[in-house]
Amino acid sequence: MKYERYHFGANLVLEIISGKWKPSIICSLDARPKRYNELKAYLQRVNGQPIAQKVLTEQLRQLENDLIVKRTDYHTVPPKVVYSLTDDGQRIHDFLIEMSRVGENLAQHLASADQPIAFDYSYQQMIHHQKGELHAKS
Amino acid sequence: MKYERYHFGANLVLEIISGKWKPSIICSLDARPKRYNELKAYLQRVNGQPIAQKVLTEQLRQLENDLIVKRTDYHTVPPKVVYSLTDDGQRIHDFLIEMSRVGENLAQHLASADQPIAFDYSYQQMIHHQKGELHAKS
DNA sequence: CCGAATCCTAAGCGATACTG
DNA sequence: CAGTATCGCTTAGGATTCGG
Repeated sequence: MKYERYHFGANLVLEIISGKWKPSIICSLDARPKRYNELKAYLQRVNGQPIAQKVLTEQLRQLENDLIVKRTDYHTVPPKVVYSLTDDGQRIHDFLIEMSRVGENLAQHLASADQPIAFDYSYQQMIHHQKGELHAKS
Repeated sequence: MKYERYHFGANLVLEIISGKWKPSIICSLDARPKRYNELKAYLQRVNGQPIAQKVLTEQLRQLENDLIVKRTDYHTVPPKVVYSLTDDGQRIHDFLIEMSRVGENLAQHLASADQPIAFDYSYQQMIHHQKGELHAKS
């Protein structure tokens, strides 16, 4: 990516986190680092929709270039690659939690004028789970 | 727009503000409400790039549906239409300021590993100008 | 196990022309 | 002045196939 000039800092943040799966990726790596296929399966579970391998790789590469995600390749056979959050990635994650709080407030108004809006994970849950992995619904 | 289910509240916020000009529109209407062509000219000035009429109308309609922007039509000839922020729009604007602070911090790291990144308006300026319109660079 | 390469579709954005 | 209507380009995302 080529960074040059922005009207606001907000535009830089948006450029970095805009991508269908990026917010979910960042939040998935918060609890603990994950291997590639582990992350892929996790994303599918929490979002109820499969992510194409090409897309996951693309978005991980971009997040890596933007210093949000760190890629660790163990160079073994068979391969083992682990993805984790950088310090900036952790800050973006914290910001996404705050963003979720704003979103849930907006949803109340939008829902009253339209239809109920459901969130799988509230920002309260996100805060609560910051130090512990979510349990899979077995 | 059809709201249904989201993984996080963050995804709702992103859906609402994602659009090339939406963040700029929201920030432009903060200082004071603006008429259509006034807003159009303002956006072109601060972003150094013209916005297509079709696109501006589209994004304004969407922001109106999402309860971010209020459209006031005076039904006169010639027409006079004024756009302003709703309460939720104001909250989103405040959030964009916070987002700019985060972005400017990220930029320091990205710039050191890449190239310098310039912001036309810092979040400090945004705060300072919340109660007063920006001066045009004459 | 973790990808790369290719092809395809839908949507965002923009240019242009026209209108009450 | 504040829009609509139409068309074309570009890009993000996804399905599929192949490789170290």
